[in-house]
Amino acid sequence: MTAAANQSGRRPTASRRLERAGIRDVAAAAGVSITTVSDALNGKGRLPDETRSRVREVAERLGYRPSAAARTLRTGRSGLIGLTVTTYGEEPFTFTEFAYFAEMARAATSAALSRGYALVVLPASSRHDVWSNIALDGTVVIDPPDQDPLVSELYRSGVPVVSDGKPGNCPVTAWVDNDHEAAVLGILDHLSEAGARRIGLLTGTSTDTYTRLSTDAYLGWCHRVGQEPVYEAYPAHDPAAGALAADRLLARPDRPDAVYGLFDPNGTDLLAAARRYGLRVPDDLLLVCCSESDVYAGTEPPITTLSLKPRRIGTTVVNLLIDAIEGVEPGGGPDSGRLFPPRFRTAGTGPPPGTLMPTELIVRSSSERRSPRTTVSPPRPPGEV
Amino acid sequence: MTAAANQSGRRPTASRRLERAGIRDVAAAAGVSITTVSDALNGKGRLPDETRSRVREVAERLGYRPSAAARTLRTGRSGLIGLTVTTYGEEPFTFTEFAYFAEMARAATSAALSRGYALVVLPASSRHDVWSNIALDGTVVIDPPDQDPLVSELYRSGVPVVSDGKPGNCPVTAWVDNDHEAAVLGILDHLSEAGARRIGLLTGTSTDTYTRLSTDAYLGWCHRVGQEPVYEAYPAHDPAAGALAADRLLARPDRPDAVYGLFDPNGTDLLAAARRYGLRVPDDLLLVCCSESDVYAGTEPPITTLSLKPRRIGTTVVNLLIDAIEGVEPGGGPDSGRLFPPRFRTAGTGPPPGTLMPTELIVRSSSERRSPRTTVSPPRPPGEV
DNA sequence: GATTGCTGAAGATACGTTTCTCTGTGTGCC
DNA sequence: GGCACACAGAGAAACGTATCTTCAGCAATC
Repeated sequence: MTAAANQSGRRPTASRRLERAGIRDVAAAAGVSITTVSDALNGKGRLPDETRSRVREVAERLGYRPSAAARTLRTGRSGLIGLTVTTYGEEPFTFTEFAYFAEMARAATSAALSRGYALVVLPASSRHDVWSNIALDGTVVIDPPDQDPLVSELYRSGVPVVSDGKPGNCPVTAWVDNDHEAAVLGILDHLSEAGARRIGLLTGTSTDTYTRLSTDAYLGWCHRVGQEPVYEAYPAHDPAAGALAADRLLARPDRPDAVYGLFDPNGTDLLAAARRYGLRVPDDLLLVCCSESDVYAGTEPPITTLSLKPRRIGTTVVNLLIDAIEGVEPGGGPDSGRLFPPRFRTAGTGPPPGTLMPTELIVRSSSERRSPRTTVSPPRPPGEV
Repeated sequence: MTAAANQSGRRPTASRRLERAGIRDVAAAAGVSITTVSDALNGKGRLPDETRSRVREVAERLGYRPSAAARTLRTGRSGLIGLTVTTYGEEPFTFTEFAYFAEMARAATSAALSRGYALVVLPASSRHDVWSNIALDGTVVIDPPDQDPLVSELYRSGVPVVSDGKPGNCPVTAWVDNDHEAAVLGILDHLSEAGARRIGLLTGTSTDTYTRLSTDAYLGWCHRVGQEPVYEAYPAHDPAAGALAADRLLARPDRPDAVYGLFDPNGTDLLAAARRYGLRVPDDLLLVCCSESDVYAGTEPPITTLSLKPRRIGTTVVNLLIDAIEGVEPGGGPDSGRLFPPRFRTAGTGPPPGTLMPTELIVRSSSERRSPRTTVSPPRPPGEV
């Protein structure tokens, strides 16, 4: 054994045949020190270009890949971001939120990757055995319930947390949400303009922010315009309950002539209920529901939907989170770009910064009354798309 | 400074105020060694229950969370599984595969979590900077192209790789795929039974296994039953091209009276094209397409779809991968449960084990002709209603 | 001629675990 | 009384990197 082979301090075992090349092997092959290899590959230190490129060439030749685990241990950065959503059942995300979540997750994944991070999908169950097994630089939480112990612990242990959905009592680094109040008011106005006289609401029994804000906006609007509220609430995670609630709503003696459903499957359920009661849509009943699914472009009739623009939300949430991780003050103020260590931010300096994002109403025939039915639009000529 | 405080060998700095509690702190607080703490918390070693529970209680009190990075570095296991799919654009997964991918990823995530692993979604781009920054125990690859350099490198470096879709020339640990040949033959038979005389195919130009197997099955069937093949191929990643190809197919002089479309949006496109040419579905044209979307339950008429059962695939793929990671021989043979080190498996002992999974044909009105046809409607020229 | 400053790079330490090896004890057995 | 043996636990060596500190050499300055 040569002195050079031993200078690394590595145990001189002969069983290293199949192992991956480490930084030590690169150093030995290039005739430099470990420090120099690390500096050369990471673009740090003061090295002449010649040394740098030589080391890089040797590393390439040996097929050297730095150990992510070792780097994470040393630097405290894993490049991993958690994405979690409250689960009602055994699935990592709920069926009713599926389209929203899928789109949002897709955008979040893209946004993270483009900044060099990767996304890990995790269950919101507070089982530590899976969470604590993963080194996360930060976490995105979708719709955290009030006083979520998981979020609290993450935040307390210094991991930045950004939530999709305004958090109730959770301390978070930042949050992003739709302007649900404006969205509901916009829909109610839209329905009124289409001729609705009594607008009903299909809402949920849970106390999450989305349900609460939307319902409150509806009640406030009713109060202002002097309409008696007409709504049915059901546990949103139960699809069967949704169909029943839709039926109940249309079976009421004070049956509404327009309905907004807060959850994705409401449109289909309301349509089916309307059919049962012989109500024509939109002639007898105007319909809008909140959904990201394109199913409603193909129903008979097509149903107006409110899109929460999950892609925009996902992108924004991830970028806010990475800003916090990297210690960049996002605001874009005068000292934008200034670095500050996130985990040393003093707690309790007021509420966390929140961002409200607009929604989009996709108007289809279910909410457009052919008002004065003067003409029936003629069948379209073929070839027109 | 007491001797006890220094016995851990830790530098006796006073700046440890805000740091997380480490295993050393637990050991000191419990009055035992680091070894004992590790053993107590991991259920290893030989410790009396009293010691074990005392250590656990102290750890709990200090809010101790083991460092995932350190554990990964030491054990070589991260508990992380990569999930990747070929990207055609900037998105981590393609639009045409969206529903399939979303369902598959959801099932894969569930399956992984239930076995204590978490899933990381990664792009198939061979950019090392993101892949090599993450310690992966294994990877699921969806539809690897022939001789994918990414897959090759992963496999070479000892990371188990299981592919969704039979791999072309990639060395993989195992693979799972649908029985595409059986699926296509089943559809062709189904259409024949519904009265189809000339069945067309809407297929893709790419050379991936799915497209190739399906097309070959179609061609073989045509050859057997003596029908002249009628098909149009287009680049599957381009939605606009799909609509054009659907149009081309129905504009042919030898227009088919039934069509199977290999890709998700084909159903909608074919329906639109049929409408343009004044073809009634299913009376003049029988329609089936491969899709996971429930849109086709609501179209007019509802369209028969072939489901690849992505959930089943996702679950199977992940379980196979974790079996390989943990060194469990899956087959359930006589020595099932026997351990073998996966990365020492000799290469070249024949093709990797593959699993074929059945598909499901969801029959809707678009492929059910209401009555035995007595008259044959003559082909109409385009534009005529 | 001594001090300073810069360059290029090596040495050593720490990150926080897991695990292999080893050491004292009491205890049963011949 | 001596031996082996199971028990409870301690010590210390990795795992592979990043980085802080040091150091030799050399040129320029005072």
